[in-house]
Amino acid sequence: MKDFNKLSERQRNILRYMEDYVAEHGFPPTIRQIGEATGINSTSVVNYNLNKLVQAGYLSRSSHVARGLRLVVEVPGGKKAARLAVQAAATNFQVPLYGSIFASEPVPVPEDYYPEDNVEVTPAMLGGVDPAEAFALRVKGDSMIDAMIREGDIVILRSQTTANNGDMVAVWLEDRSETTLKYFYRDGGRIKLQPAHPEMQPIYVDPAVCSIRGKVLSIIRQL
Amino acid sequence: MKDFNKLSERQRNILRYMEDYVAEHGFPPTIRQIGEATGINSTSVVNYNLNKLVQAGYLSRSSHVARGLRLVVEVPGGKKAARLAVQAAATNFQVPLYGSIFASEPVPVPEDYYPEDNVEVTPAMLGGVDPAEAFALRVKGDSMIDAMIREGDIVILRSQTTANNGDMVAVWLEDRSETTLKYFYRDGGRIKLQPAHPEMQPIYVDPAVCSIRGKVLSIIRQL
DNA sequence: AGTATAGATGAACACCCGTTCGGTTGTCAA
DNA sequence: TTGACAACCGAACGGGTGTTCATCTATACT
Repeated sequence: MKDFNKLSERQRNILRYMEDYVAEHGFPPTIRQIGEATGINSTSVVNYNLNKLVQAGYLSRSSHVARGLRLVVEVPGGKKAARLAVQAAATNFQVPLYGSIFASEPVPVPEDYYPEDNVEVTPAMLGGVDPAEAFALRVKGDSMIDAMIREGDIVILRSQTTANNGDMVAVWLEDRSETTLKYFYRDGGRIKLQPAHPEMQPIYVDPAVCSIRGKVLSIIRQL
Repeated sequence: MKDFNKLSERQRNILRYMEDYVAEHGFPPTIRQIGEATGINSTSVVNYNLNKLVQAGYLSRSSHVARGLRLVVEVPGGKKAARLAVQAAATNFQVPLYGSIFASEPVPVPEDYYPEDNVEVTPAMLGGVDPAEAFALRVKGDSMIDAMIREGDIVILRSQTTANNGDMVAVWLEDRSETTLKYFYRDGGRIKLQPAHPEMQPIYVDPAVCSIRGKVLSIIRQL
């Protein structure tokens, strides 16, 4: 259960403005419009608070997209309900399943394959990421054990070729001809890939042979 | 009444794409996205046709505004109706979260505690179990590593005191004062508890000191 | 034939807009 | 005091995005 009162005054104002703006215009406002309407002078602060709201489950965002905002819950005190956006986001999403992920083969990515099935996920499992950017893979073999992932698990990813420190990423290591899921860190000129298992050692690779295929959003294991 | 057939093929495609895109993303597409989706190579042609559609009363535009488009009528053959029907059928369940599961403490079970939160799950994650019998626990500490479960994972369980061979169960071992998640097998007069990690050894316990608290239905890990 | 008009093309332009980064302030705990 | 952290600011960067323009083709009309 979301608690609207846990948010800061600014964040509540942002949500109300979002709802009003969408109701009036049919599309979301820009960061600068939000800042102007809520008395925030810097676009980075608006951005900062928007990310907080995503984290709290009130919004979802599409990165690098103009007006790439969606409300995912109804906002108390808003003038009208933005019906379409709320309905599209308040229920489950169907995420395309592009096949299986092996240690010994590259990751199937949406650009190269057709989906073979759909996986149903809740909005929380996408962490605010645009559903259109997400895809799913089934894990084959026990080679991902160091990532605490088992045969049969479903991995939900966001398709991307770069990553931030601390992200869990699916990478293809060209020199080893190996796909792996590990935590990503930049370490000087190299890349450190840290297994999720706390007792296992990280590996260090050259960025040139480490191609990122996606960021892991969540993992589902059904027994 | 507008006559949909008076429009050109391209213009009808634009309207259908508009509706699908808005339904999926919650905000309108850009001119270039429309062009790519409808096989128009030049942004100016999209612009041209959009103005035609405005003139015909199908759209309204906000000039010099990114994604400044709105549909003003419903489009025959759009996906909107189908999408809503699918979403309505695929409802989520709210499963109560009864707290955290430690290795060193008994499992919180619905009879003894009040839920502190709800977890949203898809029907598939309950595996056909009555939602009223399901509950959720948050994993604390890395003591469940032998079950391939990490700190922060959410475990969905069905409350029950017996189990079948092959079920993953949450058990309280009285003699060890320990809670654990393992695969359950009857082995003669004893109970065999097999860790999920394939390289770890099973333990054998006396049924008298092994109290089953629930059967694991699924596990969610959000990163 | 000559001409007007609708539709289309590709390129260029200029502003819009999300993102990032270095730095500041205030609060709270050690 | 010191350090860590959340919140905030201002500025700059670079790609996104609507707009405009010169040009071309095809059709219909005079």
